[in-house]
Amino acid sequence: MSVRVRFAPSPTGQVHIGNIRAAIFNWLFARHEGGSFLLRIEDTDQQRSTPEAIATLLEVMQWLGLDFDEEALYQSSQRQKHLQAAEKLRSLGHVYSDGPDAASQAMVFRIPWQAEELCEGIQEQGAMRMKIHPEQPVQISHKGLRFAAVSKKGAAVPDSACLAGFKNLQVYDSEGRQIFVLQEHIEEILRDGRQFSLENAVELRFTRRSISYVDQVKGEMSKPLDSMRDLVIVRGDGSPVFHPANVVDDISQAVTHIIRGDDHVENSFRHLLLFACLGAKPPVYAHLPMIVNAAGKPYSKRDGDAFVGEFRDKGFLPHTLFNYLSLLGWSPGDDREKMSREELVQAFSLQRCLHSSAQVDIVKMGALNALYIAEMEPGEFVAQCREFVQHLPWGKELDEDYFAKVCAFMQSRLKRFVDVEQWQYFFGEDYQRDEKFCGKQLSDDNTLAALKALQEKLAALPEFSAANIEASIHEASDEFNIRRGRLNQPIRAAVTGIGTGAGIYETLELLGKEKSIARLNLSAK
RNA sequence: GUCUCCAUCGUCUAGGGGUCUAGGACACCGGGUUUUCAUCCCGGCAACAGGGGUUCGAAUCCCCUUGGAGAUGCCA
Repeated sequence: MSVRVRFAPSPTGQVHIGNIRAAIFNWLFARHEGGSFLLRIEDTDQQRSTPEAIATLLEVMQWLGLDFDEEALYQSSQRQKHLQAAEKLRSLGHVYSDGPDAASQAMVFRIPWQAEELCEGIQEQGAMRMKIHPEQPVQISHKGLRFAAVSKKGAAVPDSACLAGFKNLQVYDSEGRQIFVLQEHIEEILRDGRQFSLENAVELRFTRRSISYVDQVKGEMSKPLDSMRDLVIVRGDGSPVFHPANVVDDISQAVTHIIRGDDHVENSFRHLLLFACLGAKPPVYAHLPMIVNAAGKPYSKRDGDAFVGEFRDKGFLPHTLFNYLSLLGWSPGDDREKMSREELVQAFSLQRCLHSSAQVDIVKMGALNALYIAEMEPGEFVAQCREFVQHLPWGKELDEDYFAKVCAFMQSRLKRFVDVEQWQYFFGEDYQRDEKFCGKQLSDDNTLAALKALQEKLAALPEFSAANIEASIHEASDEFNIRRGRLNQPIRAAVTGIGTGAGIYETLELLGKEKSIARLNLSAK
């Protein structure tokens, strides 16, 4: 059977960086395997899932080149299926009702008592003895166990777990007497809803069962059933929750591999049970490590740089983001970093994904971006710069030829398109100056005198060309006993106000005689 | 608290018992590219979290400790 993976975001208006990373890995895997990459829009939250939010999502995917196969599935359209699945589970005896009052009863999926008969990957782990606190009676019913665990300090901490976690349960009291044997009552508990409340219980003895599966990136994963709880699948108001919706849609879309963030591992254990109880073959799971921000913390909305749109607005190229993100938590195994889409597809494998979380380094991403910017077609580069300059006060009306020349000078020096704002000195007198840099460069009297002399030489130039400008600068340097080249940064400070830019001779030529001289004058005073 | 997972330079990573005095990249610091900015090139700084095992031999396997993350919702 061919591979089918899906990207299943909730459209919330912004596309989270962690989500899109998962999308990229799914896409890479699908393309590598020659399978299908499906899109499922989990739009059941009607508050946030606006048409605008969905449009943003689709636009971001297109921007990144994440083309999907088949038609996008809108989860809200599947509601009846989700409910039908819940009813099916009820008819098979896997569901009970629970809730504060008769009017709002939720449907709760009971982790099946006969787990090993229904679901692959259930194993007995041997005998367990669990100390519990006698302060609270142990309550046993078809809804599971309620008891008080004992904290390190000896205090009672209320806990609960699913019934299926306690195969062969025997409860002992403080005198060491066996006061309850689950095997003797399991029928009446499950069938008749009988409940037990046991006082003075201090120990639970049972056979631990665990559920396990082989994760394609993390390897063998396992969780004891006694650490799991039954889960609500339909709310008291009749709406299905995430779990059945997700599983049912994965069955509908015949998804073979689920590649998602680490934060879903616990859900996967539960979902495995749901797949099994619905009679479906479970998919293969792969959990990706999370990506974290520069502070090493998980990305949250308020950190900034949490959304794809922010990277685009800063002037990162789509392929930079694609390439960089694909290298977070994965590597091709050799020294390649700058990789084309084709190379990434070719090299990708889940087995080479890492197990630990990765921190985004915006500086390194900038370096990668610079590489991609440097190899852009000049025309395309100019157009892109034009777009970013458009929003700036000085960027509305520009001489196109002049702008193109500036672009040509600056292409190899640009890391992000937002940085075009630093080109302001080419277009007017109202530019930002790096005072610290300028102060340092323009403090020496001899240097200032040389700049003054340079003005006259430049003014006398018949042709204001880079070559002539260079010659004049050399003359001025020689006259004032300044090593050739040492005058360049002071000139740059006077004329551009910042320490980095294009070649200074070319910059002056482009700026023109009048402006160049005027700026030297201003600073030389 | 409990459960699950994770741990190599500041960061992203290579590394599947010997070829590791641990390689690459970004950042940083020097130097070079007929004396500037950038590119490019060369060089430098810098890591196996700690402790026990297993083994002739451990960054690699096991255990413990510590640290981190996630989960413990009628959120998704």
